[in-house]
Amino acid sequence: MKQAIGGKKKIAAIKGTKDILPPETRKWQWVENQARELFERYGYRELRAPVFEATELFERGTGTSSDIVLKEMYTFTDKGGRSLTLRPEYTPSVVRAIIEHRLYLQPRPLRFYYIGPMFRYDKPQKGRYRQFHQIDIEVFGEKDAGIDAEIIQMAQALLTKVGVTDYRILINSVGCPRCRPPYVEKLRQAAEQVREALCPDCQRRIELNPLRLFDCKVETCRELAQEFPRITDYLCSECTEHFQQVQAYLDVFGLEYQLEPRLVRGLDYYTKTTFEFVTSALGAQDAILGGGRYDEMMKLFGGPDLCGIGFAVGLERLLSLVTYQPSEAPFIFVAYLGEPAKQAAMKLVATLREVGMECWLEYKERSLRNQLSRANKLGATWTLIIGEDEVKSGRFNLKNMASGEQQEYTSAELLAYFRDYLHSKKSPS
RNA sequence: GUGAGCGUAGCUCAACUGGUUAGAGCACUGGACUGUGGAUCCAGAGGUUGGGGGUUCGAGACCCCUCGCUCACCCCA
Repeated sequence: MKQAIGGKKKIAAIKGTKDILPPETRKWQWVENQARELFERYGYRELRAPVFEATELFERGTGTSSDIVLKEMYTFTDKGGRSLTLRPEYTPSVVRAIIEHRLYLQPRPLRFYYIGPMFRYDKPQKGRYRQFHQIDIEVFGEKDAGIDAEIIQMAQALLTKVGVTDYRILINSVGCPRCRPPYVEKLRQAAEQVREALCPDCQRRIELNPLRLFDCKVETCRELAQEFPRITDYLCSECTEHFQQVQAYLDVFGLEYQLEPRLVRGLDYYTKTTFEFVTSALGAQDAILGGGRYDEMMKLFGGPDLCGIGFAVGLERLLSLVTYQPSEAPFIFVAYLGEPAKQAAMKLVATLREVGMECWLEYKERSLRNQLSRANKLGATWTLIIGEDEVKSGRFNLKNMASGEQQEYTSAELLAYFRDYLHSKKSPS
């Protein structure tokens, strides 16, 4: 009724989603390629899972007490009456795929990576979107602390590769099903003692998630939290030993890191090692990369007793720290005059493209001056000029737009020239 | 979900304290200029001032609602 009167309704991208436009897409492609190249070197292979899954997968995997499942999932019913959810994170999908395809029968450890969109119904702000992108890596079947250190080292190598230096590495251990529950109870009791002095948020945390008590920003809470028991003092011997080994191996790599007992992370399934890379350049959403170990998840889904560890990089957050802007490939603008020249141009352009050159040909009739002006504006590296004379003689003028120099070539010579050019670009020296 | 700030052309911004037909720069298109680009000049196109309602003789401006954006809380990548 309302919109019928006004006519056109504006259709815009959904809240919290974004179009990624050229030339910004170049930067995305570049970072994604850097990641793929790096991960492959560590033996990781891409595993692509669907963007939506049965809702139950995340309820069981991510955990029903996590905020993600509690209030951030894009859940809908399809026409067959199934409850489906756009994935809010990737790990449960990988676990599902491993079990479904019996991938655990392959030689271990299994190493996978994936780059793609995730969905969370959150209120958007800087560095936080409803559709966002993650680079995700997972390792299954390696319980040695060496792998914990290795993936942190790999994460650091990725940041270095894309030129990001402003970050700190935080690590912690959240224990296992044996030692964490008793600790949480201790923590709860300690907090209960000073309940009245804590802020309302923290008072709620005592019941909801005591581990988050350490995360409060209120000064008095922070001071009180100093006196609370720390998980690292309550880890069982296995977890303690693992945590110490992780640190020792990180030292082997020469990595600098901070122990951060407050680092609990929001997913229910973490065990032992958790870590985060944080930056000071992003405002409130300062985590660019986060991960940890989840040794119980595979069992939870009825799979084998196979431990897991992994991390996710927030691409939007990472990209906002990447300053490198890849340059566009050099290309040829083809200018022609008259119908016979147009046809010769179309034919020549097809062959040049086959050789591997980027060529632009426009079909609107313009003067040569006008075409050169456009070539200049569009940033052409060369302009190839084809007029009546050139069609007759079979020799074309190739103009270098930077120097203004111009030289004649036959079409065979042109192809040879650009073949050489492409070859020399691929293997410089 | 809670709170704050902001919405004028594709972009960056004007428009006095509420007063005529909402302007400029950049960008875009065309022309001067039909065989040689970058400059200059001229012209054109582009807006329901996010949307709806109200106050007023009169609203881009004031009030209410709504939508969107931004930032923060919460949480996380």
